[in-house]
Amino acid sequence: MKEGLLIGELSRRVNLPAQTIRYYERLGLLSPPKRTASHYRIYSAAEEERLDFIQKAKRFGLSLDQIKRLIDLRQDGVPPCADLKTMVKQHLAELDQHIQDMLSLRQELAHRYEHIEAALPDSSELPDEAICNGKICGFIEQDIGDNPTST
Amino acid sequence: MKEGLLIGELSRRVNLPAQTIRYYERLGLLSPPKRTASHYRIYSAAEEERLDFIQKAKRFGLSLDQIKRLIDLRQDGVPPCADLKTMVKQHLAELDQHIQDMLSLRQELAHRYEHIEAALPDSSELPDEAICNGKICGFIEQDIGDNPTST
DNA sequence: CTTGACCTTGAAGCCAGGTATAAGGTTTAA
DNA sequence: TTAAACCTTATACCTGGCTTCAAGGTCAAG
Repeated sequence: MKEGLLIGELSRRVNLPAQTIRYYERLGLLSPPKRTASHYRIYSAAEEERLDFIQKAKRFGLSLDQIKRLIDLRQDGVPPCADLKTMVKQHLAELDQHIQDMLSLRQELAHRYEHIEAALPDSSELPDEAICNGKICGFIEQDIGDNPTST
Repeated sequence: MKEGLLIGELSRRVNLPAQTIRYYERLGLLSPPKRTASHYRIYSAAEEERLDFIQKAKRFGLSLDQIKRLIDLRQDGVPPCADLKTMVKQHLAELDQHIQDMLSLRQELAHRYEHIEAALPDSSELPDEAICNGKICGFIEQDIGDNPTST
């Protein structure tokens, strides 16, 4: 009797829905597994490790596509560590950029919020027309001078 | 002769593709405009202002759905400033959470990057099997103790 | 022999905010 | 009169990473 896991059992072990495992297989992240006579997928420890690898790689912020590239390299006998390094470095740079963008958006939004807060301290109180100024909402229509997002 | 813009002209003025303007109309962000005898949309200054409003509201980080809510309120005669205040406050909180998440991800990723950098200073140099350790990539498989993402 | 828990496939749906394509009607200038 | 440059509609497609659905085959227990 072959020792091997059916997809449901593997699913429980790696804590991923069986559908997701099949999806990864379709994407080429897992090789097509052996099958029983009735076409059930049979998995071994190797596939479990592979799925652990994928989950850990996701924690690096890598996309499934990037992860596939690492796996494919390894499949070809090339240790993918150097590529991983490049990917992580690039991802780090993107992350930094992203964080900068969010910080400056936050800055602007906080500024705008203070502006609203100053004119309308009590949320339950409706603003008068002087504030709304006949527009949909004066707070949005009126520009607050400093606009760092010039792009 | 009616003074009014065709969609292409409006598109140029507000710097949005005509498709997007129609899309916004479908979403209910713009009321169905008047039409020429040949069913061309005719716009007036009001619609141009509305589109400006939408673009500015997007700069507050509001979703099209939220923007629609503001517009609908206003349509019903309710000044939406108080709701805007609530939305902005909520958005600010989400943004802060998001930034925190990114910062801790960045932290972890930078840590992992240093780890790779230490073992593999030169990207062009392939790691030996001691580092790869028979796995796809040792850097990913091996856990680095501090894992702040416990969720 | 039937019920229920497993497994199979392929296709469609979801999120948001659009973008693109197809197939056609209108207007205007040369 | 015909070609360019507009406009119309409906429908499908895009991103990423799944999730859900439909319709059916397999297997062990009772």
